[in-house]
Amino acid sequence: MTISCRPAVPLEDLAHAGPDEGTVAAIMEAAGIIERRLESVLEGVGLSISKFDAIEKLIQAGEPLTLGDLASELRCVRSNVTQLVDRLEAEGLVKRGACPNDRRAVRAMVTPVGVERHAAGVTAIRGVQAEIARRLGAGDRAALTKLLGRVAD
Amino acid sequence: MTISCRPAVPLEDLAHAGPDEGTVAAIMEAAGIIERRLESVLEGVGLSISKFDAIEKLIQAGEPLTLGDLASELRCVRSNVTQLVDRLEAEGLVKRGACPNDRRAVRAMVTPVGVERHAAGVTAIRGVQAEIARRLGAGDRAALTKLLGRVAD
DNA sequence: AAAGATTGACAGCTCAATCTTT
DNA sequence: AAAGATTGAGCTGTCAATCTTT
Repeated sequence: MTISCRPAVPLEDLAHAGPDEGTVAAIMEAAGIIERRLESVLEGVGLSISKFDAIEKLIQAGEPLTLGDLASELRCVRSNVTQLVDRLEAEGLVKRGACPNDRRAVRAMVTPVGVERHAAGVTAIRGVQAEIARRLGAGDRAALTKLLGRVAD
Repeated sequence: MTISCRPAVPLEDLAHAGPDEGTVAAIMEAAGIIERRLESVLEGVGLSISKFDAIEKLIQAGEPLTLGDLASELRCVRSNVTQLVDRLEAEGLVKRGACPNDRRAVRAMVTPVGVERHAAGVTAIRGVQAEIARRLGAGDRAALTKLLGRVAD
């Protein structure tokens, strides 16, 4: 699991486009549609994508994570995690605790409520994934994934 | 032209994945890579994606646009455009003016500097598009676009 | 009242500066 | 000094008032 990717928007303007534009536009548009869908279903469960991702990483780790380690997992900056955990803690989904080894560090731990919320999020997300999978056939699904792999670094 | 789509992140966690996850993850990841690339080249020209998009819409319109109309074009909320135009105006890329028909409205107009900056942005973006196009063949480019179309609503 | 824009408050991200502990 | 986290300021977005003009 794990989602991530910010919103998205139009880019329907393929007017006077060379042969290239269409592909980039199509990728961004598809990603935007999926992300809005994910935001929508997660909202129904009381989570944002960012919050889900953070809890997901903590659960995957199986133990409390240092805020710095969590930032690494989320591929974002430490100060971002500080604020994200502020909001998660205010909502009772995560709890800050001291780090036994290093007194500079702070560890984030998922609460039982957080675990529950996460489970609901997983169900919601699987629904979206299944919906996308249904729209593509099983074969096209594989073909699409393969093609997209060539875009990556 | 016109870009748009927010950042993106990992989602490499396809562990214990059903057959579905991979596709959604691949789409989001590809979009993330492209967006970071676009942000990077636009930064080299003194623009953000949001700023480029706004100027792009104004230039496409061929005449000053009401902030409300610009919001519609950008598919965002009016208050967002108010602030975006604040920053664009502070940078001298856009200028606010009165609307002749309706004294409630404010029209945004691109300045000569804004036009220049936009042109540099277009060149930068075409470079990214060409790079992506090169990585895919001409045939795969078409195939990918077609497959992505099935994800859309 | 309803449509223009703006403002204020907040989520989510970044970077630069700071503060504590190593 | 360097690694932990936090804070402050700015960008980009949203929503809920507010204020002016229609």
